[in-house]
Amino acid sequence: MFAAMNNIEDLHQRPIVSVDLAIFALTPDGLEVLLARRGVEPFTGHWALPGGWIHVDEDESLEAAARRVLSDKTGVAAPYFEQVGVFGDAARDPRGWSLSVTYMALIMPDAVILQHGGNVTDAAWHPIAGEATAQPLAFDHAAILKTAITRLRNKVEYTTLPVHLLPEAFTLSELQAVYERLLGRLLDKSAFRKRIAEVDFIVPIVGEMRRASNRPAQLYRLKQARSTVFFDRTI
Amino acid sequence: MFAAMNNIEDLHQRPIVSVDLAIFALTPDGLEVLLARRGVEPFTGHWALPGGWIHVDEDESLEAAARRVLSDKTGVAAPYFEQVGVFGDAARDPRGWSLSVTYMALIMPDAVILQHGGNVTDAAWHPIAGEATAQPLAFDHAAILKTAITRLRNKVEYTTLPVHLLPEAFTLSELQAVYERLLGRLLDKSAFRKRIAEVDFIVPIVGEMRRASNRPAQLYRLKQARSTVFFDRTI
DNA sequence: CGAATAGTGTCTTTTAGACATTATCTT
DNA sequence: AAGATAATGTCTAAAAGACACTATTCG
Repeated sequence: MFAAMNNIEDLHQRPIVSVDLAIFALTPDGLEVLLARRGVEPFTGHWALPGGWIHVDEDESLEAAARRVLSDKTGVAAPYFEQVGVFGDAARDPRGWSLSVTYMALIMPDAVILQHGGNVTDAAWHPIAGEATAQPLAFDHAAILKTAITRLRNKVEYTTLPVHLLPEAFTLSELQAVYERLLGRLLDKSAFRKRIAEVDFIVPIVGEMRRASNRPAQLYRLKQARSTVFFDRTI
Repeated sequence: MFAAMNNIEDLHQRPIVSVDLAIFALTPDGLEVLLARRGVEPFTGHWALPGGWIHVDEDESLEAAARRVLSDKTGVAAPYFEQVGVFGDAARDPRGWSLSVTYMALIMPDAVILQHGGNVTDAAWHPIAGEATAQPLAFDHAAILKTAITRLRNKVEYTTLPVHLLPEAFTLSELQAVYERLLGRLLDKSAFRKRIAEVDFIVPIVGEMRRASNRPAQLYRLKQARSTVFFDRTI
């Protein structure tokens, strides 16, 4: 039935396609990314973004493939998830013309149980200094990671995305602290709360307070799970 | 050398990968997208985003492949170019698990010489009503186009991207008109010019004016070709 | 009560929006 | 001069930012 079509396609070899993840978490040391140490060629021993092949017979969609990879590597199911882009050229992988479809995930580091095995000999959180990690990365993963970090940092400025680095229940002060750590600058409490109230994406959990040796703080949760809201901007 | 690796990959069939383009232009009738009518199965006779396969032996990179497709279909070389994303799942193409790497291009409609041949029997500009075209599109191209249109419309709000829909030399009134047509609302001249002056991405072409039967208008050009600047926004 | 952080209010400065005015060309 | 659009200025209303103040808990 598709004979006419197939011979057109047969003229051109298909590229290799992998799904790779930039998994971010905020630890006491700052923003960190989860990396896997490669146990096979090429780039054996190098750190790399965790990833895998698309399983044509198993994965429903690209995002499903990415979620499978995330679950395989971290044991975590449903954090914030966003496509960063596709990176592809003739030279990035010595095995041939290849594509990396890259997703970014934000998670709570506590929830993660790191999984080894497969092509990976080791997995660990790596601190991000500026827009990179201390170690050189396999393939073009340093450039991909840089793109993901830039996207993340930009979105902190104009969306509610940082909320996904917090547990389900959080206080406004905790949320402000996340913004401040990602932005690298202090924010005014009053102005911050006005801005958050405006976009109306969180609700107080009535009766639930964060208690310490001072005035207790109201706990909040997201209105819709996994939603990200954009702040106002104009032309 | 890569034996251990290759047998891992061999377990999984590679998906089909195409590069598709959402090519936009602003005509007297409004925002339009360039579509190609398919001459082969599947979806013969349907309109689709112009696209092609990656030529592993010829294309240096994804963007190079996209630029080749653009040049093949329009004869135009270097307009504004941006990756929209990857769309991939098991069901979007009856020939099998497939990926569409989609780019968005902005061009001047005058410069284009539409090319036929190949899998395409016809190519034409189609007006965009809301977030879609009047005709149903092949594959999941309606959803892809919707994503591209949304991206374009959003970027009009907070970037200087609309400048790429104008010729090299343009007046401030012409630039404002492009914004107004894309946004669907009128802007205040004074406020618009303040905003444009702030981001400082265009320069007057000294001595060059647009003449009509009224006061002549200063012509401007981009400071750096193809640059897009973001307006201020804050957390 | 003191220490500590939560939460709100006030004032000032800056910015945005509406609108008016002036400028410069053609016919 | 009339008509048209370019370009800039002015005034007001709204928003942002700095900072102070009040509130509530623990020890």
